[in-house]
Amino acid sequence: MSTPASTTETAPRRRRADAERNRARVLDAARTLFAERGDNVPMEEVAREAGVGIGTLYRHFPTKEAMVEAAAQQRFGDILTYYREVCRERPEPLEALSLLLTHIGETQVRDRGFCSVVEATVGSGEAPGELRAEFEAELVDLIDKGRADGTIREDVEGADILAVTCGLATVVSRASGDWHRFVEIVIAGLRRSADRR
Amino acid sequence: MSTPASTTETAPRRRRADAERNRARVLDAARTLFAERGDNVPMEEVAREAGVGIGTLYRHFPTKEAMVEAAAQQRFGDILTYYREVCRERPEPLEALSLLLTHIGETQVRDRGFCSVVEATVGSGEAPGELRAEFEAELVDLIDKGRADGTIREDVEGADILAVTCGLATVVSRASGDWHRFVEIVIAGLRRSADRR
DNA sequence: AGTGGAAGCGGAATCCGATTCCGCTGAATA
DNA sequence: TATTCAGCGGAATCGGATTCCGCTTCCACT
Repeated sequence: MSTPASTTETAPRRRRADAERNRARVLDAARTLFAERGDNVPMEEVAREAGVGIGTLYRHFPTKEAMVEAAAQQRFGDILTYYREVCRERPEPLEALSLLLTHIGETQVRDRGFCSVVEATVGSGEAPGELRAEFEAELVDLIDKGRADGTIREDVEGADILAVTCGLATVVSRASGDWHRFVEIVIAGLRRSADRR
Repeated sequence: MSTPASTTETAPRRRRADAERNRARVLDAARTLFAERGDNVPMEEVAREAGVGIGTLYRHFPTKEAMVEAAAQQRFGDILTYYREVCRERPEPLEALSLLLTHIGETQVRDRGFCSVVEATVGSGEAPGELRAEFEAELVDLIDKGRADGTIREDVEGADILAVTCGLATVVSRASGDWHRFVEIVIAGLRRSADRR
């Protein structure tokens, strides 16, 4: 038993320098291509764009899906940052949510790969990347806050907003009409109003 | 020069009886399989289930996509019928819409292929099948009626509801939480309320 | 009832993209 | 500098959609 860090940790073995560099190149190429054309870009093209062989892609990512997800991961980070800097402190939770959803929509417009990931991932019980998990936690907090102060319907849950995010991705990437309207409708629907049905 | 009807008309030539029968078998198999498992069923399996060769599938449908769409076409018909029999005469347009969306959601739960078609088709300017076109027309009417009698926000358009339908398909097929909630939120959001933001 | 020939048919062949495999290369280290 | 194994490239494999083509069967016309 000579593995000392076996408690919970994965061995922190250092990677070779060139491998690190290649991984970065691949991720770079993936971000660009997937953002533009969604996930229907052949692996071979990603490899060419990154200047590596196909085998190298699979050394760094187990499947194409994992690669698409990794490429989109940064977006969750960006959104989280935006949320913390711009939305979180707003006094009105619903307004914060509106800003957030709008920002997500804008991100989705710019990054089709991100759309794919959101559509494929949300709700299909997976281990979300760290950033996604953080994001989801913030969302839950926000909803709780809104329910607590009475501006958001009390039957809404964090998961519902994830569902909305997912639907938004579909709406955005199918470019059907104005996705801003979709956001407006949802926000209005979330507001607790006097007239219940 | 023995083709008399060459003027402008397409010859309305009758299909061979066996071809007709095979087409029906294929459509039948397609309906069953796609409804259960969405569009990720190999063509070969459809052929086997229908008891025909692969070539026959392609004699009747130009691509798999067309086949999936054809298989789902009936659903649009069913929904249209439901709408006309149950919803259209309701005095409250929003209530009619609520019933309709709920029915659509239920259809989507039962038929994953239908989900695929809705997600893939809505909004990506295609020539909708006749039934889809009719359905969309009814939807526009309903919205107009609701806007006219003041129960629906006046900035909403038929296309928005299609977008919602599309989002609903995503929500339903990803099974994230309760899709009924999604419908409720949207309906609430569509209601014209005193407090505008 | 027989026959010509086009409509249909089956399924092997082809194409395309993801994933796997494996022998070679060169970075890291003694 | 020698050793070695992490990484690499890209050919091979695999799965699934679509095409192709020679064979079969229906049916319109004798």
